[in-house]
Formats: sequence, structure tokens, C-alpha cells
Amino acid sequence: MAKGSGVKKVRRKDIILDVAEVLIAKHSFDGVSMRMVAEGAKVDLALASYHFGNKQGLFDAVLLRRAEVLNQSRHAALAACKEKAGDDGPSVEAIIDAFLHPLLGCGLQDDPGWVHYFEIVAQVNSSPEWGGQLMNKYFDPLVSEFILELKVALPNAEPADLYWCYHFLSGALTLTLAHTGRIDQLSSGVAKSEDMQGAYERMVPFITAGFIKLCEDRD
Amino acid sequence: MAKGSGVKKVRRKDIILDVAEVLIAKHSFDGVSMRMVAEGAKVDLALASYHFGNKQGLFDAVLLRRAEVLNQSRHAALAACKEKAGDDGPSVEAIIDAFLHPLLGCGLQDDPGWVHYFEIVAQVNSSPEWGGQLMNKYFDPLVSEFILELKVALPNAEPADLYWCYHFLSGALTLTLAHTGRIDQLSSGVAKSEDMQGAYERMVPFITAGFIKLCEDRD
DNA sequence: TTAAAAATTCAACAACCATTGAAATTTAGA
DNA sequence: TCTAAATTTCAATGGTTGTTGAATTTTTAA
Repeated sequence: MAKGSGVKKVRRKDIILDVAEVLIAKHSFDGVSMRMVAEGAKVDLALASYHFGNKQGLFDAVLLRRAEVLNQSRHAALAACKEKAGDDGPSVEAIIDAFLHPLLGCGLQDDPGWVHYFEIVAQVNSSPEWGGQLMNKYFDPLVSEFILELKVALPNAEPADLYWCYHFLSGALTLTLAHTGRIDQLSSGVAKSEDMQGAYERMVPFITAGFIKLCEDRD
Repeated sequence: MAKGSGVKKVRRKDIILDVAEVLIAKHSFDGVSMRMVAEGAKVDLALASYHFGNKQGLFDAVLLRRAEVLNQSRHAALAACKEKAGDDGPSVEAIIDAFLHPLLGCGLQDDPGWVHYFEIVAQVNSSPEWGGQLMNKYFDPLVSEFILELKVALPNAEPADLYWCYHFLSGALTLTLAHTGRIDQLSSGVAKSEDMQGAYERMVPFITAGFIKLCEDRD
């Protein structure tokens, strides 16, 4: 390659992460071997171990890489929504929207990298082995920010109700991100797994109504 | 063993299923080896292959065994709820309740077998590899019954909205069944993963409100 | 240009994997 | 009791797994 050609050199380390991301999304962590990754990245078997220590280290790196980006994007969305709101703070719907809308902005609709990443997150979230630990480590500090803001918007809410509501939100969201194609089959094509815009537009009012019902209307 | 002692003989085949259920729930399908199952069941390595053909066959058998029981129980609950309702058919809340309440009756609260089974279902549901196929095969015929009844209760609903609502229900439910312990950590113990009664009582109004908001109130 | 550091490859290790055919044992039925 | 079938064990197969130390190449920086 000529000097100063302006072509950014893609590091092998990043290629390995990209390939691992795709494979883990499709086959789950235990279904992927280091050899599959090396072969996909057209790289020697030993290289992934060199860069990431071992298989678990590779997995952690895949998870961490985009978590930081997403957390920052969500944090900014929450700040903007608080900025725009009056003295009473943002509405429940505005908070839920700030939580969900950044996912579309991440390129969830277009960028295959993000699509695969979220498929991994979906699997991790409902894994008894890693679900609690990893989600707590990578995402829950930011989630706590949102719940704190929801407590302001829903001052009469019982804490346990609020946490269960977030739990339902988390489940609905991650299954949507999992892209299993189940809704396509169930609905005979009327609803499509890939339609993240449509899912988003429906999820915001659905979840908002649930929060209000449980944390405001409660008998 | 003395003849006619009344002690029901436990078949090795069932023991293998029980052990596989526990292990798959904890480590996922690819994380479990035939050796781990054989060792846990105190049985020769070859026996599981003899009874179930191969590893995939064992997995299918674990999934199928309780699916039939659950489907029958849910079908009966829906029938009873239609019976009790007037000419207009059951309310949205009654239908959602008929979908969720049988899970408690299955022994979800007490029987460890069912607890582990539902952990597997949770993982399968959000697996891109098997999620669409397996859930569709084992559960969706019955799910279609429920959606049909929801269409009666929500005559003005757009079909796509209805399927997305069920999708959100499915996600919220399966994450709850996954028992990841994440909600315990997030809430510092205020909400507990094991509290299926509490989850059920909150889930019914939460999901009902979402359905009504999206499929009845829609602007 | 040169030397140190980083990245990459090579080769091999021991451990574990699922599957299977044949032999041995247990069970069921006549 | 006797026999055929079902169950269980034994032993081995060929393949795949993650990891690692040493050798080689490439990059970096002085």
C-alpha cells in the first residue's frame, strides 16, 4: 500500500472482534470455537488468544466494545429529555423514549454490526449463567439513572412495582432485539422481526401504559 | 427390591431427562456434554445416545416433555375463561390471565423441574438459531388460540399491532422465567427473581394496559 | 539505519467431544 | 422356567477443543 493513500488500516484485532460478533450472535458463546473465529477472520488460530488472553476474554471484549457507545448515547438522550422538560421533569413517555430511541440511532436499522451485537445482548440477558452478572456490569449503572428519573415522574410508585416494570421492559426489548423470526411466522408475515422502526413506535406507548397503570393508577 | 412394595421404579430414561434439564438450564445446550449428563445421572455415557438417538434428540425430548402438559393446561384455562364470560366474550385482562396463571399452577413456584424447564424455554425463545423454529413448533399453535380470542376482545385492533403486543408479552414473560437474578441486583433485593407470584400479579395489569393502549385507544 | 517491541505464525499438547458396534445384563412375556 | 426383547455397559474411534512456547515477521520509534 502506498504511503499516505488515506486508506485507514483495519487492525486484525478488530476483524477478530467483528467475526466473533457475527458468530456468537448466530451460534451462542459455547457454539463458537476459536478455530471458527480464526478461519472467519483469515487469521492464525493463536492470534485471538494472543490479543484477548483466552476465549472468555474475547467474549468480554465483544460485549464491552459497543456497550460504552450505547451507554453514552443513552445518557445523552436522557440529559436532553430532562433539559427539554419543565420543572416537574420529563413525562414517563419521554423517559421511555429516551431509553429506546438511541437504539435506532446506533444504526440498529442498517449497521449489521449493531444488529449482531444486540442479538448477543438478548441471549446474555436471558442466560441464568451470565445474565445477572454481565448485564449488571455493563448496563445497569445507566439503567439506574433511568429508574431514578422514573421515580420522579411516578412519585407514588412502590419501588418493587417500578423494578418489575423495568424488568418487563427489558424482556420486551431484548426479545425484540433477538431477531428470532418468531413473530414473522406467528403472524404470517403481517409483522416483521426486522422492522425495528415499527417495533419502536409500538413499544413506547405499550410500555408507557404499563408503567402508568402499575405505578400511578394502582388501586 | 421386594415385589409389590409399591415403590414406583424410576426409569433411567427419565433420570437422564431430569439431569439434562438441570444442566441445559444452567449451561445452555452447547455448554452441556453427553458426559456431563451421564455423570450427573450416574449412568454410562452411551445410554443417553441409545435412548434419544443423539444429543439433539435428547434436547428435543427435554423440550417436548413438559410442553404438552403446559399447552393442555393453558388450553383448559382459556376454555374456562370463555365459559365464564358473557356473550361478548372474555375481557382482555381475563385472556391475559388465562395465558399466565397456568404457569403458577404448573408448580412454577415449587417444582424445581418446572423452574429449570422454563429457564430453558427463556433461552430458546431469544436464540436466533432455534428461537423461531422451536417456539413455533411447540407453543405457537396454542398461542394462536389466544390471539384469536384477543381479536374478539379488541375488534378494532390492527393485526400488526396485536402481534407486536403479544411479542412484548412473550419477551416480558420469558425474561421473568429466566431467573437471571438481575432484578435482585438492580433493585438491591427490593424485587426478587424467585417471586413468581409477585411477578404474575404485576404482569397481568401491566400487559393488559399495553394491549388496550395500543389496540383500542390508538389515535 | 537500527534495535526494540508488537504482531503473527507454526507446531504441538493434552483433554474432551459425540457416536457406535459388540458384549453383557436385566426385564418381560409365554 | 425359558426365551426373546429391551436395557445397560464396555471399549474404542476419529475429530475437535482451547491453550501455549518458540520461531518468525512486521511495525514502531529513536
